Amino acid sequence: MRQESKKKATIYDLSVLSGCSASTVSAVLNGTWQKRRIKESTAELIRSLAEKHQYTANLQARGLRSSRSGLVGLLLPVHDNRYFSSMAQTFEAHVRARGQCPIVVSACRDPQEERQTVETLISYSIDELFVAGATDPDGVHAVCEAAGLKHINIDLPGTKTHSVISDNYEGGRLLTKAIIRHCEGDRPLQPEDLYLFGGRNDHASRERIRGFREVKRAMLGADPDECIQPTGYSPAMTQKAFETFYAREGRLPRAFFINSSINFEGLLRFLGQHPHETFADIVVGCYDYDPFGSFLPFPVIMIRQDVDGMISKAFEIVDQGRSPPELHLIQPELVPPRTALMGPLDALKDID
Amino acid sequence: MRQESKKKATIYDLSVLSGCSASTVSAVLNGTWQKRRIKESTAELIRSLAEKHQYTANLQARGLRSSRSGLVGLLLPVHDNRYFSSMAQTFEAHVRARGQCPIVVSACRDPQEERQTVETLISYSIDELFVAGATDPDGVHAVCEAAGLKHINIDLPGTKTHSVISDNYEGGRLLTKAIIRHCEGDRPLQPEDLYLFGGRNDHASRERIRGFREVKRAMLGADPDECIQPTGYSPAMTQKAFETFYAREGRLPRAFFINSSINFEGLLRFLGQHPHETFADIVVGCYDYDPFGSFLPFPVIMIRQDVDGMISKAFEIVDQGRSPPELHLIQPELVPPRTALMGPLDALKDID
DNA sequence: CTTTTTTGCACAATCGATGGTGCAATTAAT
DNA sequence: ATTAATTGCACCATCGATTGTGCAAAAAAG
Repeated sequence: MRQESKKKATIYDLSVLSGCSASTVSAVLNGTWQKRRIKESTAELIRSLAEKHQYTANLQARGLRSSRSGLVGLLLPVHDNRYFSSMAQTFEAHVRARGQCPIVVSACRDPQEERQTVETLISYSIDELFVAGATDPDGVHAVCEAAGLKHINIDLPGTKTHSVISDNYEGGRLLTKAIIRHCEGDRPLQPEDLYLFGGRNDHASRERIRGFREVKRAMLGADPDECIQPTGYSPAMTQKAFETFYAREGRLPRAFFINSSINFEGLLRFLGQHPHETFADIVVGCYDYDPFGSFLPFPVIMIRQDVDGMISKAFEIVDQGRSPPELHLIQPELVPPRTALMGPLDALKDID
Repeated sequence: MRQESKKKATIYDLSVLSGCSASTVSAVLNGTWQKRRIKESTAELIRSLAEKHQYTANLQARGLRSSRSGLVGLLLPVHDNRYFSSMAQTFEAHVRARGQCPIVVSACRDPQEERQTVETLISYSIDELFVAGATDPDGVHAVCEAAGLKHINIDLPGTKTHSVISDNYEGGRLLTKAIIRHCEGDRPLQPEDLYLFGGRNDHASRERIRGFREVKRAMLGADPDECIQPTGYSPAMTQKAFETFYAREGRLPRAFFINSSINFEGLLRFLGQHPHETFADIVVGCYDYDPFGSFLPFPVIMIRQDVDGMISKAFEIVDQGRSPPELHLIQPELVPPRTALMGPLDALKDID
């Protein structure tokens, strides 16, 4: 009777079964049947057959014909990080809510990989692309542009299309102020007591550093260059920077600003190699939020970027269609030490 | 001259430009040209034209024709978590190495969502599916089976196809022993001093609990039921369990085993509501590894599951083709407190 | 009972690639 | 110089949907 469920049913199968033409079946099943003046009873018949035979449309075929796929892409630098993984989580929810299929890929902060990955996505005719934290957003833009693909930058801005990013300058100021204030109980903080580690020469790092230096100069009176240590985005390099400092000074700086949770992991590696006393009284600010990071044995002030705000804004802009590129700043949030915030997972129901 | 890069070049465009037939172009560009005895010079010509016009194959068309897509799916419960996001990271690297395109989606631990998501992936003719931590692996299996899709379970086993999972029983024993040993310096641990929080009625939780209870009974002499508190996989519920205990006892248990980092976040929320003293001398074991979690102000012993081992094994099995379902256990690793391990991100080069 | 309008649907081209088949031109064998 | 074998490629059906167009039957208008 039923075809062993081996091959999937197609509109042609249903066409035969129902005695209607394939185009009628197609129209009924994709919702355009009213426009095509298909009788309600015919539609009903076809729908029931589709149900019975577990018909599901072949989306590649549909995509080929209509040159749209229903896929929406998110390009991340990396998955393994709370900031980007919560972005993926939020992104998925938004895309699902629009009835499309989210597809999340990472490109390892490699410009070449970024472009190639996007090429691949384009080959699948994805409908829109969200480019998060790209190392070379304009390179990605060129690829998208050539294919007429709607896209938008998140987290790191490009110059060729809209970008929705965290207000890194304000966030940097906010965090720096909070660090300095947190130290006020102790003996006054000297300029060379406050360092910044991590980040590279990207827009986010530059802005954060700008905010950091400005606040530092204003509040501590000076802002020596050697206190800025951009180590790239790798735990290993960051660790090395701490080790170097420690080898020279025999201690860590009293307070420091860490550019991202990935760099923060470099600090952890350092800590793992040294006894507790080494960091008995440091104060750390981290431009990223990680719930576990917030409860470490020294004060950790964090910045949580408004991921949901950024993603929402990005969808808004993408939906509006083309317009001259703008930079949209989303305010981040300061998170005091020992704070466990809710996240995208809290939206999920936990069934049992 | 060049068509404004508006529409992408197709084999037909190249066919006209080269004076060859479309099938020849196709053969040259997909690598089957030798089999078709295309002249080297013809191939060369076509390749150069393809390059010049930036030809890239339309993968939907190819997929439609060949009913394969080059896509390999990973179905996760959630993204926003170090365990699963590192799995995504590792998975991507493996898939890329095979020249396919990874696509990672999450289904929120909802059986219905799981099946539907898989249906969607199938509609795109994905070639293989890795089902990680599914709430209803056998439900997913049925869907895959009906579509003839190769798939494999990871992290949580099903009964209908191969499963590669962490050895939760051994891991549970390992962790429980380590917790108890860690408490040995203090006054002897009583059975009611050691609790377990988190998890639900899934295979992983059951095995871990089994290991926990066995070791506890063996080492502490008893294993009262009330020390087992499966709270589901949500921070909120876990927090509630801690609050309840605390309201009743005025303190936390001396030591406890937390079933996953997600449940651990419930502890963080609890901690955020209470002063430091409340947890001055607790000992925590967590069945998951999170680098930040490892450095909290109380001893945290963690289990790191061998994600790379699991993914590698899974690929091996998928490649072998069908055989009667088996359960493959991968040994997890015990991580002592204050340990920052390397992760998948360390494989990335950090360019600047 | 015509003529017009509306209803309901079938036909066929198309999206871009793949792969089986067949055939002319070239080369080798006899 | 024939015949046989090989080379090199073109032709065409096909994958499963979408969509513009056309036309017969039914209903409404005159």
